[in-house]
Amino acid sequence: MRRKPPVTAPHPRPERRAPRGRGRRRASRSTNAVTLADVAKIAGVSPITVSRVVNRPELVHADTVAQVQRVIARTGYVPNMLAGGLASRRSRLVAALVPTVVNSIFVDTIQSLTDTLWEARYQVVLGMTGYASHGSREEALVSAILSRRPDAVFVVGVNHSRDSRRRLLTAHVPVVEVWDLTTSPIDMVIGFSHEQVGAAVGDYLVGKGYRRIASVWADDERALRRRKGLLESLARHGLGEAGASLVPAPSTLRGGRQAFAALLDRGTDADAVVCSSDAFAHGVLAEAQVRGIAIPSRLAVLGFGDLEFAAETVPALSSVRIDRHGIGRLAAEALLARIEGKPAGPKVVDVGFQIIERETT
Amino acid sequence: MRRKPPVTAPHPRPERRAPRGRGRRRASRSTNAVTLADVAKIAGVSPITVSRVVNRPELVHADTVAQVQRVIARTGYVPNMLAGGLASRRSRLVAALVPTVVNSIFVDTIQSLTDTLWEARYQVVLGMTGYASHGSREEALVSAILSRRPDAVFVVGVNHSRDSRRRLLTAHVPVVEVWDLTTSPIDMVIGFSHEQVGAAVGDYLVGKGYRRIASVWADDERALRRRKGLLESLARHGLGEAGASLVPAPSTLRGGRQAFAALLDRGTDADAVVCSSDAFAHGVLAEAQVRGIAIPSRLAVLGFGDLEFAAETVPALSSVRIDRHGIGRLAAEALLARIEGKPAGPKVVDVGFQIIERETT
DNA sequence: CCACGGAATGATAGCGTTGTCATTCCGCGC
DNA sequence: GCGCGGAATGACAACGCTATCATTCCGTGG
Repeated sequence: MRRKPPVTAPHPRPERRAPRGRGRRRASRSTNAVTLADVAKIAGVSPITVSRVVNRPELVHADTVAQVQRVIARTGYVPNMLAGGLASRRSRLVAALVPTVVNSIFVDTIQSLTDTLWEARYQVVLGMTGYASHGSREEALVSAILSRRPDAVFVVGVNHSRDSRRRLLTAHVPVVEVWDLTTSPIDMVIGFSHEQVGAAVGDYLVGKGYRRIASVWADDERALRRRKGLLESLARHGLGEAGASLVPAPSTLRGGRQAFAALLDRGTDADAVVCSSDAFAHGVLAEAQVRGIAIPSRLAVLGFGDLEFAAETVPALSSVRIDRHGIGRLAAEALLARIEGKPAGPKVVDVGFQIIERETT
Repeated sequence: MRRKPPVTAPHPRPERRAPRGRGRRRASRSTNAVTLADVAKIAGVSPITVSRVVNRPELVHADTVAQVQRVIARTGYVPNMLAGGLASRRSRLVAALVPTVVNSIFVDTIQSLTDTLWEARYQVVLGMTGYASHGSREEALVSAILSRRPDAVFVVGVNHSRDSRRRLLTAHVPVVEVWDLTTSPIDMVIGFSHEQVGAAVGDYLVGKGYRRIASVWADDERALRRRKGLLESLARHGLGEAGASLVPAPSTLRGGRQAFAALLDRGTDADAVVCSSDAFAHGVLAEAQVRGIAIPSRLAVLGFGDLEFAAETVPALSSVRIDRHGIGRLAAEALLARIEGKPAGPKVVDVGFQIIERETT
């Protein structure tokens, strides 16, 4: 049972604190780190002036700037952004939530995001949510990351738990969802339609004369939507899927190779294999090579992502190109604009995609 | 004459104005976010009790905990770690500095680091320094990251600029350098000897009967030290390098393929190619396949890193295995121990390496 | 000469949390 | 009955910085 809180006579708060002279009973919590106040004292200016020299030097007289910077260099002062962020309500931190960075199609996007934000003096905290199929820790991560008070949030995908979505909404922070599209973004979305990719791939392969189309997919939600688009396209052409093999995300060469082997061992008669990633497709090429399956004459292979290596496999892999760097840059720019309170751009940006035909189709 | 009438509202104003009564001349800086004090008021306890419920619930009566947590859930309170970190001098942040995450051998290490730290309620801020050859921004990053007051720093490599090293030293923060060895770490080092790897690779290939050994290397400092070890080994066996091709980091399949093509076009007579990464080796395999060079009968290929795909290439790639996950986990554990002030473990940990023989050698 | 305005700088009061005692309550042993 | 110790809770003052005025100092035009 709950104890009664002791009622102590609250003494009225003094209007003004007595001169700070010495703490009566508290040990100082101070550390040995150089603070802005130290710099100010040495330079013979007020703390606020040092703050201005660091953050907005154009407001301070050039001589003062030089003088203060000399002291900063000499003392090795490093600003404390925890304190600065607390006071200014600007953490200069952007949170990025991605499923994974291992073997990942997202790293280029993150790289561009980071680079663009770095120019604007922002840093990125990366959160890896894991794939939903493995028990996503997205909710816990969203909480953890919001407690850092990021000035903006970047998140892969548009399907978040009710709770995550609510938290992001109530945080009153610019949010950009990427690598997908939706008509009802939390805030902004920059991506492309996975269904359209699937459909375009289906139309493309059927157009090239392939009729028995199998697939190798990761059990990732976006990948499965591409497959859905593919199946619908095939259906429109009066075709069905000539076998499929599902692999746990993330995508690896090994996974693709094993999945394709399984497909073959089940006796598939496919004349084309569509993969949910270039890594899978690369695995298919490897297994085909081992088994002496001629590509593309006996079997066409199509990847997704158009990663750097796609052009250099043997034979060169056809794939679906996504502007991965563009997504990162656009996301950074959109977030920065929102942070600065600039007029809002479009809520939804479709960056599209492009089928790159090489030697495997 | 810079008289400018405000055409647009210059600043977004506070959402709500607290009826704080005695505001003599200052506008309130309050926001609409729920604070610990709000929770305390609603729950009828003191702020410090709420703090304890969040951070050390074992100190608080179970009923009080339940009561406060109910209020937290209802109000959607999210702790402000900027404030918490400022007050407690614990940011619960670990900085990780890596050259890159693109096509990178480091991602598994980072993944393990992040996972292990996550368990202990720490988060990782990632800084990408770029490779030295591209004009490393390590110094700027070190400053930027230290201003976040991380509780620990993880950094790839042991050769830092004088300035970076000094800053890290004076920050009085646990530091672990990884992926390399040195006898004079900033604080701790967990890695392996690149020279030894090179030497072991040389001995291994010579032992297998190869005599004309060429190489494909990234112009990364650690890679070049492996090469140095290789050359020394060859010299001990009375051999020289049968050609080399240097490629800009980071390692990609394309880079390896082109480098090997260049080597061939220069008319190399190598019977083995040592690569500074599996990605390069994969590229060599691709080019060899195109040119009909039988592997390993006419040419042996050896990678480095033993990435996931190495076992699945055709033919399966021989490589040098590094315990990438182990380095990340060990680093996290060492840093956590140091943060908690536990007795210091060894300053230098050599995780070693292992040559994995597959089909290409 | 003087009000006026802009440039430069400063004083004050927080920002939201936690470290450091301090206090209250209660059970227990003598 | 009383002192003691531990459990539970609280008051207060930082932590290091910046937002928000306020002030000082000049040069200028009327």
